[in-house]
Amino acid sequence: MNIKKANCETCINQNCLIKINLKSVKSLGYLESKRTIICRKSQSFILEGSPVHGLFFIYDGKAKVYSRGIQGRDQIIRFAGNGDIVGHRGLLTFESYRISATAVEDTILCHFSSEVLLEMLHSVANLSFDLMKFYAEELQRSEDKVRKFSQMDVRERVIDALMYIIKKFGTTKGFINLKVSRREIADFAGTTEDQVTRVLSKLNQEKLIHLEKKLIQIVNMKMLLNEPSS
DNA sequence: TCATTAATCGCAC
DNA sequence: GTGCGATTAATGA
Repeated sequence: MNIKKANCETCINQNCLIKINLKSVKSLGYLESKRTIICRKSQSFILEGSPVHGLFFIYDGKAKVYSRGIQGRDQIIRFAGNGDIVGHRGLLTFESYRISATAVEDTILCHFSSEVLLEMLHSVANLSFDLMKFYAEELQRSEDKVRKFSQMDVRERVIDALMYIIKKFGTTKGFINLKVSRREIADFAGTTEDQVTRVLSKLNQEKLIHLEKKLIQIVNMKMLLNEPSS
């Protein structure tokens, strides 16, 4: 983790909107305005309620985006990995952030101020289009989530949460590439850590997954996929 | 090593 | 099936 400035030229995140539009962004000189921020594990880089100050891209690492709920329960909105955008909701409203974002492992972030980013959107049409597409996808996911919360039971929501994390971060030898706590799964699936513990140990008994320390190994993906009606 | 936090279990409702 | 407290395991300062 000895990178002074995240370099877009050598960046391997092909899904990053800046990387995709690098030619235009670079030729207009916007890369000069990019800042690199290093965020250690469990440090927050966006605080709910603080004024919007720009947009983040994950260069290398993982983060969770969540909002404070009632009784100290958080609602995890999404996880973000390499190339993902964080803080986009605040961009066009210019109010304060409605979410917090915290690194779940040591993370390198690229940051653009709102002013610079809005200028970029005005001058690089493709970037605007890509961002619009991204907003649409997020809205779709958000709508799906509402449906899932009302129609799925706890077990299904926990499995769905695992599937989401796997889709986002993948697996290594079956192990999910994210050290996620029961609490975090609960906050994502809208339940309690007790429930998550119960569901996971049940799945463990049923040999659909394998629990090793804090890591979760998927044993029978086929059976898992058969369950939630997503 | 000690202190704090997370995970699990048992029990009550 | 769900929530709470106690016990145990794991983490990090």
